[in-house]
Amino acid sequence: MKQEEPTEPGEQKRERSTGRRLRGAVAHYLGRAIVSGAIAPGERLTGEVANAEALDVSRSAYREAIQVLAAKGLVESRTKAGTRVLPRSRWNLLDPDIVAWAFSGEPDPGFIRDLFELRAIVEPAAARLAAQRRDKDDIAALKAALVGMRRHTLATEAGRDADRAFHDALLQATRNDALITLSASIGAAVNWTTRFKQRTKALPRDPVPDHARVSDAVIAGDADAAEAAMRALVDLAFEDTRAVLAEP
Amino acid sequence: MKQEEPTEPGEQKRERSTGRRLRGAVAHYLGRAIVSGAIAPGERLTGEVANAEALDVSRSAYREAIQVLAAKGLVESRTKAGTRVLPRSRWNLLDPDIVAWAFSGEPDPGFIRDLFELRAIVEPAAARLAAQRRDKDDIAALKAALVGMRRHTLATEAGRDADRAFHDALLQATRNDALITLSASIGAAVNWTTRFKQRTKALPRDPVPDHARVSDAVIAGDADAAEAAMRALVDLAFEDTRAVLAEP
DNA sequence: CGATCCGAATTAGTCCGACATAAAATAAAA
DNA sequence: TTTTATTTTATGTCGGACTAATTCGGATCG
Repeated sequence: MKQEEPTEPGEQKRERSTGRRLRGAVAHYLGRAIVSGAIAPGERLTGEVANAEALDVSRSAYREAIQVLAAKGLVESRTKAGTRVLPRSRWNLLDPDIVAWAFSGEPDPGFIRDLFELRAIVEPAAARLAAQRRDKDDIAALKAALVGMRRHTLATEAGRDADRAFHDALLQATRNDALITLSASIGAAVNWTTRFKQRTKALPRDPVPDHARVSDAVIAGDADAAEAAMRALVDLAFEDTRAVLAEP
Repeated sequence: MKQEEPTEPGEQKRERSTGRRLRGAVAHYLGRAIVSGAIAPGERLTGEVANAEALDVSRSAYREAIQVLAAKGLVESRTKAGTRVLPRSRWNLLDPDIVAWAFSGEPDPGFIRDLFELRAIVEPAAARLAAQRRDKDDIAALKAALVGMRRHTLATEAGRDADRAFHDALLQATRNDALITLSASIGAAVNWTTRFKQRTKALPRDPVPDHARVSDAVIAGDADAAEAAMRALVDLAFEDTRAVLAEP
């Protein structure tokens, strides 16, 4: 980012350079624009030189940002043809960054539905595997997370951390890295929707009993019960979210 | 790529530049090295300048390749600290490229197991959804794919295309983009293992009847039957693959 | 009149070399 | 020994030149 006239030394001009490196900020910016639909699939984004100048970054930084988007399947560049947004079917919709970008603005209800549907498929199965494979450490982690959830509510950051810890512990117990990666992406999205729910009104339901049922079944090694309990939990969460989203 | 002494005009020096752009080749090379474990997580790879020179590419191209890897969660760069390989838990294991890299060498049996386990969870559920939501076009696509599978065998490229088309059609009928993306990644891996099976010995089983059962149930709109049929199909495929892998 | 071939224009791809920035390592001070 | 400057070093950013690959349009030929 090139410096403006040095009016005030150390002023607030660094709009999007907070934290992220420069190219990360550009990738974030363009990624949001694409995922949100502001730049439609098939559309061609303006040439490197022009766009880099418009964003006030060097061509190198701009290009590196484009590589990031290309790596996630959002765009494709070809010499002379330019860089165009790929059809949605080629996006890595489960990439954590893409999910984050999708939820950073007005999340698409259809996408939320898809993710919860996927969650409703995956998490109960994960609970089943966890019940079959958990060891002493997993049990301890589950219990600790549950204690944390009892102490705080989902309205606090600590409470959400405990919720995350619970699901992480459960996933860890499945011993399936692919499953862990997948659920991590979905979980990130779910946390976003949780925050939405908070924003609208107080949570109507106490999540602890549901989680306790899952935990008990996993600890007991009862695969069927674990799957059923998790299915109930996910269904309720989906119900809550659907209600909040359909509200306004 | 910098030119050597101009000994022979147009010689064969372009070892890895076939097809892929230069940075793509570098990303492919480094990605394989990381996924295969040749560069272990936590390890720090040599500095940009040195490594770029070693690979005989400019620093820009090398950096763009690194951005691709970083976008997939394989590495993380920090000033002064260098670029280090992230722990496996942070990799986007379901990224199509990562899956491809993982299967381009000696695939890790544990990873194959994880993927098939995930497939066994997702695909039957997908078949269920497809049975509930398919329309006329979906049915036509399924039938066409099945015809293709009957005509050719999985030993031919056309046969594998038909198999892909079948699964694609089924996924399309689920109307769930997240599910489609996920299965596409898994499917790519599965196709790799299929090729492995071919290499070892002739396929012991005719896949058409299994697929036909799934297709019939989906067309009939029988969700339970579709799920069961797909579960049987996936289990058999897993069985075959496991047998082949345990063989040598 | 239509298909084909060829060349010019355009856009991404690559290279280079310099400087900025930030963080780790080290030296200096308390 | 702890804290605080200082140096060092690797990534980050910049800008500008040049290359390579296509697309597009026009000329040529059947």
